[in-house]
Amino acid sequence: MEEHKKRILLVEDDPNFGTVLKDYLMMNDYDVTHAKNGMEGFEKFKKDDFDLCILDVMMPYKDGFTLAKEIREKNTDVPIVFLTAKTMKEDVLKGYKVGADDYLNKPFDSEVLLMKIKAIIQRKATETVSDSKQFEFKIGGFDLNSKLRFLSFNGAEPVKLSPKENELLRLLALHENDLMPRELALTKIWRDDNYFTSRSMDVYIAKLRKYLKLDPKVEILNIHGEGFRLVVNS
Amino acid sequence: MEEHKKRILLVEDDPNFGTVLKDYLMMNDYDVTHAKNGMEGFEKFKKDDFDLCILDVMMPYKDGFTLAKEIREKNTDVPIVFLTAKTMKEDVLKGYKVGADDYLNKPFDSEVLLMKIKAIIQRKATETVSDSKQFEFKIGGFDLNSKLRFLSFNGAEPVKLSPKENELLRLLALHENDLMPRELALTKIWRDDNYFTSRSMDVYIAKLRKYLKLDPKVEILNIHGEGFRLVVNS
DNA sequence: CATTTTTGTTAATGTAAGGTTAAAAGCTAT
DNA sequence: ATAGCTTTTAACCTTACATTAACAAAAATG
Repeated sequence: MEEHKKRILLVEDDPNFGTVLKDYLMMNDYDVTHAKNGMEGFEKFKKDDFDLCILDVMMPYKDGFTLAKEIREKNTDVPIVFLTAKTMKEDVLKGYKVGADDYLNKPFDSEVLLMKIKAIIQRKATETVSDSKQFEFKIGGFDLNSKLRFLSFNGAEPVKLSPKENELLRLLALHENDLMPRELALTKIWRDDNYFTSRSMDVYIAKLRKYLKLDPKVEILNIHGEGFRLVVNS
Repeated sequence: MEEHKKRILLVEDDPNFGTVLKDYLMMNDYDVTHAKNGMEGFEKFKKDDFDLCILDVMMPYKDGFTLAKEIREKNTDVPIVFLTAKTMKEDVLKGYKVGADDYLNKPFDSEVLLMKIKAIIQRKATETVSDSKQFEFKIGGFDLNSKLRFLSFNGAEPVKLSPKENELLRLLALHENDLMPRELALTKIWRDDNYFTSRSMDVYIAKLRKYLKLDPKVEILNIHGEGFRLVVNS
């Protein structure tokens, strides 16, 4: 699991403070883009993918909250941290309404800032794993939503999957292009491994193949005596 | 605004891990009650008011999910966070069914834990204080005011909903386009989960569908064996 | 090549879950 | 107590699902 440098968008109008903060963050191994006002910040945001946005609240022309709202319209996930003057408690509530992840009071301890940044990025990483992404798979032209149990092809009207269809396809997708052993599906889905459950599984493989026929690039291959392989041809 | 220390119920059977976690939380200014198993956890829960419950999923005798259900029958609001082993992905769905607020994978970054706790308690606080959002919903052409139990279509004369109709529709709206698990409605609204309450719920689904028929874009879909989904088609 | 084993596929069956309506039972305020 | 509601229970029907059976085809075995 190699990681790219985390990208931070810093929007701060005070040139002294902004530059110092940028340098400090870069010294700590972040890839920082510094925008000098809300307008510029939004432009830069649209051009790139960031792991975190740090927005000063008080800025001329476009304040941090307004900017945050615009950012949220484009991206509901990216963590946003506000920089705010001490004791501006009204700001805190307002910030949470536009989906702030945290607050930093100016002036702040630079160590604290680093800790928080690390924590926020980390949190987002674990959240996204445990949240929806878990249940959504792309299989060639198909989208499988295994929480809602539906399968759609190229955005068309989705087909509903039965629980077993769903779990089996999900398991195949988790092993895409790789062997998904019969035994695995039987123990995980059927919780029993005998002649009948095995035949039942074959029936479900047939059902899945029927659904997947819409995309000629996608197929379920059998590996005799071993299991199945969901392949997506390019 | 004087605040009391936030109270956390921690239910964790591993004495080492539990003690460490408890101490860590206490160092961070939470008032922590540590229960060593599900039974004890439920006893302590009944005795006190907590701001947050942290439940280990894997425990002997009574697992975290069972405990969560019991807790939900007493209290529909208290935030619940599950502790789960990293690779137990199946658990995630199960947890959401009983109304989990979040997940933490063991082992986890203690900073992350603190952030999440803070965020969850904060979220709950702002929700309960000010937000009209959780009582007013737009559902296609409908407006639901779940405080007044009014449902109106395109600004027309509103229909008065019964308490159960109202709560059920509200719960569906909170999960708009997403799965609203049967179990969640039963534990949150009926506070019991058996054959009859389940049938009762189906009756209410039928009633709601009748109301919602006015707008062909709005429908309640069933996900067999899982729950319902309020969808608004565009 | 003949035979056995595994897999592909379709259809039939039985069961469980959900849809719907109506009657019975509970409430609540008068 | 009773009128007017809400909620539960019951009944009956439809749909969804999983399993099993049956037979065909493919792959392995010897």
